[in-house]
Amino acid sequence: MKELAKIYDPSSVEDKHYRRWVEMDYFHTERDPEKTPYTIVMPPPNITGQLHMGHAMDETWQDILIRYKRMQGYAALWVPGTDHASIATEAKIVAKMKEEGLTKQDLGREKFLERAWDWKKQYGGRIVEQLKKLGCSCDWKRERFTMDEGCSKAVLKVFKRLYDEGLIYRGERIINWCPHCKTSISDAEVEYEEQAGSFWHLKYPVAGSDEFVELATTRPETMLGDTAIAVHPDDERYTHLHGKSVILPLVNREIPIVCDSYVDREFGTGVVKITPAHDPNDFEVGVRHGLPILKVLTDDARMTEDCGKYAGMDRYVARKAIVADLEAGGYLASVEPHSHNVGTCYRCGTTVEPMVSKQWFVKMLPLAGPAIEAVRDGRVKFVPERFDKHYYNWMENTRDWCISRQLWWGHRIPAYYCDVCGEISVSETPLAACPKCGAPVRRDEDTLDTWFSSALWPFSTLGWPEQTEDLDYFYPTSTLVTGYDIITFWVSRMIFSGLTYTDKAPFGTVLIHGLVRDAQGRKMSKSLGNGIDPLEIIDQYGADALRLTLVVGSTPGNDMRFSDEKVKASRNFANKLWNAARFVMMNLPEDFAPGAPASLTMADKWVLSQLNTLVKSVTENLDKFELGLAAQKVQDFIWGVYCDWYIEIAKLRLGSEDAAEADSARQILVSALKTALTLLHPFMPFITEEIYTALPGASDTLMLEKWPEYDPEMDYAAEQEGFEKVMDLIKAVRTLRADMGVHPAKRTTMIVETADKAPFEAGVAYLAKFAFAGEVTFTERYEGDAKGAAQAVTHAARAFIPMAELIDKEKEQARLAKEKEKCEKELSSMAAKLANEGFVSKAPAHIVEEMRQKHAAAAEKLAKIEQSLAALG
RNA sequence: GGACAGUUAGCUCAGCUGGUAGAGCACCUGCUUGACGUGCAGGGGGUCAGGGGUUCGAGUCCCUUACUGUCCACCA
Repeated sequence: MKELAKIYDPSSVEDKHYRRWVEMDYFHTERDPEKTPYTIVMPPPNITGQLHMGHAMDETWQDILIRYKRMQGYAALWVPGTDHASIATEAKIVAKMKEEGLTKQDLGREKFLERAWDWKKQYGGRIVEQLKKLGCSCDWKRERFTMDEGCSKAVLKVFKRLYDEGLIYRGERIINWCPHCKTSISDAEVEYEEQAGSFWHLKYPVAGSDEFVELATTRPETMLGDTAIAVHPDDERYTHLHGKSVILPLVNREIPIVCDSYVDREFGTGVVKITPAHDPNDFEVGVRHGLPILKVLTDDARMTEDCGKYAGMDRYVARKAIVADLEAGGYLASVEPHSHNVGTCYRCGTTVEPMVSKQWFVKMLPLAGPAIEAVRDGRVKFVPERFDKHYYNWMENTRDWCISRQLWWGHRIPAYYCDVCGEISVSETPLAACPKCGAPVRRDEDTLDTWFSSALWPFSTLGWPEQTEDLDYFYPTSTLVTGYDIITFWVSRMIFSGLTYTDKAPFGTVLIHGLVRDAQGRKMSKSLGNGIDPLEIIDQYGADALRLTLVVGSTPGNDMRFSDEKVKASRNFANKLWNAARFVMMNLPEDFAPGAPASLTMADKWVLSQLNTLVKSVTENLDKFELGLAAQKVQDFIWGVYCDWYIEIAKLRLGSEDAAEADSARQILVSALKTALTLLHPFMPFITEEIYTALPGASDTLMLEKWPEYDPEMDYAAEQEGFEKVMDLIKAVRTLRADMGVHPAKRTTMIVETADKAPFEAGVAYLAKFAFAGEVTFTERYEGDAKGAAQAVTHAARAFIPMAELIDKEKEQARLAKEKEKCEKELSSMAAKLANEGFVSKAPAHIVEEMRQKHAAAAEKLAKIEQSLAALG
């Protein structure tokens, strides 16, 4: 027989099993065409070279579901991804190359991509190793990279199709430009932060008069790009200016005064300078009024060549210079402090500059409609439900999606320009010549937004656009598990992509978990330095402990605080389980053969009933995605029922001289442990695997063991009730002894007064062991001297413990009086309920019946206490 | 400005469709009880943020107020 090490050492247990699982290739599950497969979509973690706590959360929740479904016999697939192209990734690759003294420009595009690939494979591979360490059962033989050939094919096909249908277009729009990363970023990638700034009130002279118009700005340097000023058409203060123009100070350009209802009359002076090239709203105004677009900022946020003396100045330097010049020229009316929201790049924190630029866009309106519909009609369900509002809100207000990025690391846009005839061609295969005029073409330099390819993940990883077997069998997928922070970036885009390209919603359920925060409730972030490395936690406490921590006490959609203490508690539980298992195995003979127990005692039936109920409720919880509750219940059973009570009770029979008795105890110890381990396995895969496979008669792996099912035959209501009566009495006696300061080892005689002797007689050995009873006798009516006996009272029985020398009469009276008060309180509230006409007539029958029973039990207990008090005199 | 959460024991949080409040940690008292001190037994501690409503009955449903947080939008 195998043995468990004396000391539970998570790292050696976990190391052993993750290596074994990899070798054994368990994750190519059988496909049963009759059975619906269960597929989980896994978010592609970024290349960071290491797993962070957010991933650990994602992956743990996903893995729990995958393992659970596999055990239920589903073919469950989980395709891991390792990275996608992103600004962050490219920045990391560039930084990495910088260590070698290289820049991407030195290398050139092709060499750069080669390097990046090598690096990515190396680190992507490392992520997979780390996931395994966490116990994730992903099908790592299927590692896919979004940038690989298969996915590229999907991206090209999608781009081509959207372009042909007119859903992708190239155009001038205001985009968010990060002068540091030198790329456009999408609206979703901009983070706004409150910054203290100034409000400069400027005076523009009206052409052909000596009047001035006052307006305010937070970005005075953009005034060089003003091509109009605007007032509200109904603003009577400015009616006389309609059709006139102003002279732009410093540059002396005459620009029109236009009327546009976009202007808020209440705000500032009611006059707005219009800079179409550098403000989204101004751009719109410009389009409406046919204004010229004048760019005054370069890609690295310096003033352009057109800016005369300011050309080449950094935007902030220019701001100072321009303000100074305006003041000198008498165009500055006043300056007031003003705090406003400034957009910053989510990656580098640089203030982004809205800039007009030629970019590729996806028209969202035609795509959003069906995607909203899919959630409305329930084809896609969010868990918890409230997140659908978040989704609708975004989907309904979304603007066209800027998909081009000025990066190298990504899917290059398959658009080709002919400089001769001006034709733009989009092609899935490389194009050398213009299909229209035959002249050489050049390919667009830009790459696609990372989410463009990530949005195809659910089907591109299964082989789409080829009609593969995988795609046929596993698509659409069942569940997506992710944090709420990514609903807009990824979830919504997967939904409309799935609907558009495959005509199917890519998944049925979106399970949203919260974010992991630090012990103070702050978001884990690099700049704060409060990020906790999951691998360090694993080293310290084990992957099982970390996994359990990430589910227990958390509820879908709500954030959780991460602290060492919690992981420690989980580790303690693992240790407890380990030792319990060790105890069981220590007590098995060499030739132990699992089988049916010869006989079942009251306690056996009690524990089997409990376990049976547990199976039912844990299954229900998991089906409803209540992972935290499920895990909590299994943990409670193992610790509170199996260890604290059942093992202790089994010890009595293990020592029995009757071989059949001892064997029965062993059988139940082993079988109950096996079931409990099975239920716990999705949450703590390593320790359960180690223990399970060490048990006699166990199969090769617990991972593919059948998930237990509720069995009505195993419901032993009567024995359960009987045993609970005994437990109650034991607890009452323990409390009594503790209160009276009796040394735990001291045995006492005990007289049990009860109307229902059977369970107490059956459990007399338990009374002896756990209530430290010496000689136990039963009676229906205690006739002895109550004054010399301490009394433990439950609704079913009274235990008299004659300990004349220990009894302090007053103390005993006080104790009983206190108990009486408590009991009376309970009783009266229950009595009030039962006396309530409304309750009795309107509440469901079983609730009323329950209440009656509880009331009767409390009444019995109270009567007993009163007797005891009376006897004490 | 809009939306959504949260407010339950000293701390961190559970509490499913309404049926007399739970866990872990911390605290107090005992215990070297032959698996486990990463443990065992016992204990104290909560008007479930305030107010109102629906109901026989509300931590749970509705309204409202306050505070905290998150997301979205954004006026130069």
